[in-house]
Amino acid sequence: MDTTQRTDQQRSADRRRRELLEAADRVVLRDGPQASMNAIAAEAGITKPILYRHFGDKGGLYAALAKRHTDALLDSLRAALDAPADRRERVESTLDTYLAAIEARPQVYRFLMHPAEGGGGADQGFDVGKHSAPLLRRMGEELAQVIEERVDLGPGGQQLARAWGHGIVGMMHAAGDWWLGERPCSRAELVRFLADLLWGRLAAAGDRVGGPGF
Amino acid sequence: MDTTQRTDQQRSADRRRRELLEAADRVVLRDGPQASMNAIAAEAGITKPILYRHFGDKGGLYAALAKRHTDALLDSLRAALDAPADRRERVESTLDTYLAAIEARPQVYRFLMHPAEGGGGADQGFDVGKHSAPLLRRMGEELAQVIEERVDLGPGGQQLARAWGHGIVGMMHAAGDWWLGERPCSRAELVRFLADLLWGRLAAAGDRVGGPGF
DNA sequence: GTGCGATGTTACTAGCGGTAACACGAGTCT
DNA sequence: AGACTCGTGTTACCGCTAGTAACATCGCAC
Repeated sequence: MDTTQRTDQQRSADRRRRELLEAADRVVLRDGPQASMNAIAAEAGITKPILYRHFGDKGGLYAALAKRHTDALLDSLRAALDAPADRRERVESTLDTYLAAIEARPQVYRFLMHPAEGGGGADQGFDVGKHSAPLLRRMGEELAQVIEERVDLGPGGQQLARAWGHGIVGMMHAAGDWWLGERPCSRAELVRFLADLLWGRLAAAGDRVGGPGF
Repeated sequence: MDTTQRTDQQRSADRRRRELLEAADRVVLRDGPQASMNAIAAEAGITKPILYRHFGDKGGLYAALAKRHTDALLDSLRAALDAPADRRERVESTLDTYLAAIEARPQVYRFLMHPAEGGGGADQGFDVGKHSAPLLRRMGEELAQVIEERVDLGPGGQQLARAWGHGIVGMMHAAGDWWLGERPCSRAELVRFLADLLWGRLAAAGDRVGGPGF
């Protein structure tokens, strides 16, 4: 039958694709985002043109690679976000989940956040701006949806939820990036700091008196 | 005299350097971060090796270029941050200053945030992670300092201020990036949304009832 | 005039992303 | 059986990049 034939081929191609992605994963995790297509092909035991037949170009490969990790991270975040607990608990647990993820696999994190697409040759027309950090965007949209579903924001709440979604994700990301680089405190402390910020402690704190010069 | 001689030379070299930076600026703003050294040299009316004598490598040129814009942006932010007004007003004016800046010159913004260093050839040893988005880091540290100086955070306030500095900057950045791409609302609205978020409106809002399915 | 240092050039290397052209093995049709 | 197609794989190449070496040239002190 024609269908079974096509299915067989497709299955085989999918398996191959997964193998290639795993090889690419190993190389990217070892060499960083500037891993070359040659190196990836060598790691997979094949040569370049096969990679190009499967993924089109380097951007396609990287997008597929990023999608895997992004999906995995988003799954764990969703679990924390949807837990049956009160809001503060959910916020803290989501922050902690994210920080634990980037702490456990900083290389993956670096790859997702700094794809460093600018290759060498023909990808001149690549629009860096539009493609930048899709993980952040996806997390922002996801969070926005959860906020809109579960928090009563009154009229105009949809735009507000989206702004907050992206804003909170950015806060988490930047603070996490700084924390991962300097490790100035424990993970739990940072979680508390950020949750406190979101809980309005900045507005509630008093002005400092006797400060330097003002 | 030896000193005057050296000073003359140095002055001339500095002037040349500035001219080169301005040419690089034009090209980067036109072609995006993946502008080639050849194109920059051509725009400056010279050839590549001179660029390399002045800036070492592409990273050096880009760092010098980024420093200029970063310094300029930080100056305007400092002005908003240090204004003699109450805290909410200062926060809003700082957010607005930042958003106005990225709105006015999105190309500059793209360049600063997505340097896309991965060139082609020999910069394999480049550590992307360490060099990533220095503007965000500098803004974060700057804001942390202001927070620590002007807000009474009690014991352990220094770490808290730094976490908040980086977190707030990240919030501003991610929300601004999203806003710049989609323009879902006016600048003033976004400023109010984010300030509301920092003012604890997330904690104060009620749970939504009768939402979809939960 | 003569050396010397800065400024500039041309011509090159090595490596990148990406592609065209060719080679082989398995299944299908006649 | 033998020709035909099709997916998989290769080698060899293109145009481009960042970066460098070697050579030319100008201005200036001595």
